[in-house]
Amino acid sequence: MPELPEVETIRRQLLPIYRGEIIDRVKTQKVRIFQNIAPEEFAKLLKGRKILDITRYGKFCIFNCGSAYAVFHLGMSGIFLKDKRDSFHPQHIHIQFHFSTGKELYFQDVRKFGKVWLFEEQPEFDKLGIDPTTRKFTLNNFQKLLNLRQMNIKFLLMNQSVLAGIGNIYANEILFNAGISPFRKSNDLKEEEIAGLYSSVRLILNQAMKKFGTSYSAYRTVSGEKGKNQRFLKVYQRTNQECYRCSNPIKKIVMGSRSTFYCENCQK
DNA sequence: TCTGACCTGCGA
DNA sequence: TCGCAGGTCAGA
Repeated sequence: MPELPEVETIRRQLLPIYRGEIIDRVKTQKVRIFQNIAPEEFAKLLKGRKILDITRYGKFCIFNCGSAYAVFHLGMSGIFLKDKRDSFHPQHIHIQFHFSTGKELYFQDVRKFGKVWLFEEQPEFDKLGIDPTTRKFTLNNFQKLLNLRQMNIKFLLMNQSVLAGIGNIYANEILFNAGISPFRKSNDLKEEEIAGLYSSVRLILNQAMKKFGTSYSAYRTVSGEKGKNQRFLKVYQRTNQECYRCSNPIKKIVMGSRSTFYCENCQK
């Protein structure tokens, strides 16, 4: 559920609170979210380190602690909470950070689809595609990505090795905004359609970041509050409701075991 | 390229 | 009680 706008919202909130903080103690649970390190080792290696920066690539959030980089993927239900107030569920807290100033930070993940790594060097993310918020995301590069593949356009938008950061909610919204059917093939799009799709990717993601992300289920900001973008969705979870453009009912089908929402009339 | 498994809470 | 939500990955 947390896609690029949600992870970026979390990063923007974490940074001013925790940059410069020294990790006094880390408490971990033995859960399968730890990928390349045992939970107790993760805690041991981060103890005493200072958080120098918090960055993001695609859906990954990276805590730069000098020669230790803690990388988080929030999966479906992973969130960071700065205190035990709103949305805090103690049984689903897998990592607790205690800082020397008394601040705390909790990583909570109800469904345990989240993933955590610890690296000595800054990770390269070379298996990931272009993050649409970076300078590499140009119309020219986007055009090349589409032309190289004969792939269903919705799957392409969600394919992290092509574009890093888009998930099911925003893929649906982007295609509606661009007026492109989710059934089209990527290398079948006309030049003007690609240009429209490119603008839609930028527009939809930027709008969602301004609204602090979409809270459909578990996603919460660092303060435990819901995002506000769910009020502005045009097709996602609007089955049989009127299309905002043409009043036809929004359709829902399952593609690749994922729900796809679209307007048959507006998306060609 | 597609499907199922992972995982838990929620709603029908 | 069961289906659904969906990000990722392994396996067919």
